[in-house]
Amino acid sequence: MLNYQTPPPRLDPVFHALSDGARRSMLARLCEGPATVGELALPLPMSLPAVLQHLKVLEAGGLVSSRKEGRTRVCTLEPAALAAAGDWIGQRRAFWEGALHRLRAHLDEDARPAGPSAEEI
Amino acid sequence: MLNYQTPPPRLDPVFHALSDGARRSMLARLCEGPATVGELALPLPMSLPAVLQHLKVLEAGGLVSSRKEGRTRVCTLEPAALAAAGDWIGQRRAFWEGALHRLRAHLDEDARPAGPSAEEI
DNA sequence: CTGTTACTTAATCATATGCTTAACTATCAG
DNA sequence: CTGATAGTTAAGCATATGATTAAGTAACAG
Repeated sequence: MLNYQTPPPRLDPVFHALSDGARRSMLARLCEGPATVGELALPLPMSLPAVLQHLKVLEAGGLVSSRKEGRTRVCTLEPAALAAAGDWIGQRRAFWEGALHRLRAHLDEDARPAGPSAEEI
Repeated sequence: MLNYQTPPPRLDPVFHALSDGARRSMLARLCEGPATVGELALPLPMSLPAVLQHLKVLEAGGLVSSRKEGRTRVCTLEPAALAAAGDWIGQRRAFWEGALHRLRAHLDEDARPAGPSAEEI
């Protein structure tokens, strides 16, 4: 029986959450361990409500979970979503590395007009 | 006003480009080799101008480059940007896996108030 | 009970995104 | 030249994003 403890992560909201430097910096902080909202907000040059909105984006992407503890909210990294994003990129990377061979073979039988292509990899 | 020179490769536009399924599908297609705009648009349920806009987002992220050939535009994958995004995720992943050990050790003694040892970063 | 701390919600605003249709340009075939 | 092909630009529009300030709520401290 194949049951998912967590739903399969949609990549759109994961990559969207990663597309902002403030959110990536929050994630980097959470890699060191759980943190409260205030601790996440401390190094960021924006208001607390703005940080809350970023946190919601991170939670929507499944990258972070949080729970209330007294009057503070403790946020924790959820590695599965980050892993899913990394896996997608890793699969494409493997694929284009394979494609490099096909491209090289293709260039061998085709008079290339101008411009370098595969040498900088 | 401080004038920052170009920081390292900018991840915001890379992850932003990856945050849309249509764009990821274009990238997946380009992993198989170069393609024209029309070929990229063929499987996508949207108009050609919409595909052009997605292509611009991919180029802004440095994930794709393109050149005009006759009346067609040929698009090519630029693996460096994809690698930069994958590397960022990979580094966080390694860091988080290291943090797991620290968390486990932390839970074992449980009486530690605070204090991230800066030595292991 | 009162006040401070730590969020939380609401309202607002400017800009960005993602799509459309219509019109335009530049090859290439005949 | 004529017309088809492949792309490009422009304009418009609905929604999303990222930020703000102001006001509200829920612990805890005294």
